Amino acid sequence: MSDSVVLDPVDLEILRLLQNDARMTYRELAAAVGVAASTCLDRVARLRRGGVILGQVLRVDPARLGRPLEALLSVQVRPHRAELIGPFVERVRALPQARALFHLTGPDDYLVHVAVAGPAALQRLVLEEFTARREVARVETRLIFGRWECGPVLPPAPAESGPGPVG
Amino acid sequence: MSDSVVLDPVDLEILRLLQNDARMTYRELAAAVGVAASTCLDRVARLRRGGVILGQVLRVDPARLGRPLEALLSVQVRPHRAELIGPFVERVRALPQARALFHLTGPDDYLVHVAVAGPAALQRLVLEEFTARREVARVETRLIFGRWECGPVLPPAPAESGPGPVG
DNA sequence: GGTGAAAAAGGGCATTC
DNA sequence: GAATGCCCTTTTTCACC
Repeated sequence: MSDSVVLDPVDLEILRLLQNDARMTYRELAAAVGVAASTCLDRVARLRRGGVILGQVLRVDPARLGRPLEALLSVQVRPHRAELIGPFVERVRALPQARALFHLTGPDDYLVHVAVAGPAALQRLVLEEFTARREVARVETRLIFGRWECGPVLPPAPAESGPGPVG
Repeated sequence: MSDSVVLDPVDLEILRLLQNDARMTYRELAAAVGVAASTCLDRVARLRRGGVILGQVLRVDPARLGRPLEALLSVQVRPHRAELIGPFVERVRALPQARALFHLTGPDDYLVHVAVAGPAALQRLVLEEFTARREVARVETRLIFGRWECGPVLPPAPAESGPGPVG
């Protein structure tokens, strides 16, 4: 977890490719990037050690798991104090319906991304797990029509005018 | 891509484990789940074919890539017509700062999750890529204090009273 | 269980500061 | 001349049948 990880164009290209498909072999990676496979291995190991690569996870389709309806819940927690929001966060994270949780600035303290079986399940989730709790002052529910996870965070082209300081 | 994928507790446990760490070997997976490694292989292949498993991606730390500040932008696109929102969505997805994009019900049409280098970069992004566009009627920016991606979407325990219909 | 392939591990060579 | 990065080779492990 050294905090002085400097990234060159090769690192960026490796990250970009692996973000799209982490199952690529080092051979394929090497061919695409233009270095030796062992070099790719070294680079990836270094990025792992440096904390740039946090892990490798499975992308699963919630609809195929019986949760085709997704929504965002804006939640006000009042009073907004540490001893209340700690348990709140833990409780939300433990919900199987929860996909993501954001602590935000602004009038709504939290935004919760959930996936449920349908409208009835959504209603039940909101009523039983959120508004029923004393520290939850307000919940606003918005349905998700469509969602795009644009993983990159990286410039699509490896380096043209330079992506700026990334060390 | 058959749409009749029925999941049993073994499938759910496999998915749950691989969602936390997709680098697990089939041996480790088999030991954890309590079945043969070849069975795990078959199950995972079936889940891939069935579209339950969409892929395997790298989790990267945006802060280590020079984008330590994250925010959510609520965007109103007016008029909210298909010929305007198509290009808008494509444009947003092409931004290297964009991490996710949601199309929502409610007064705000889109929610964009972005990661930037700092407040100045955020201001520049909002002004140049959003409010400068004619179809963007309003942008509301909220900073992200903290974020938890609770990947699961699955019950934490494999099966106690039954996770309900998930086929 | 067996086979072929991929991932680690180790060492040599070049380049740089 | 010490260090770093790249590449090749070997060993080990894993995926797949």
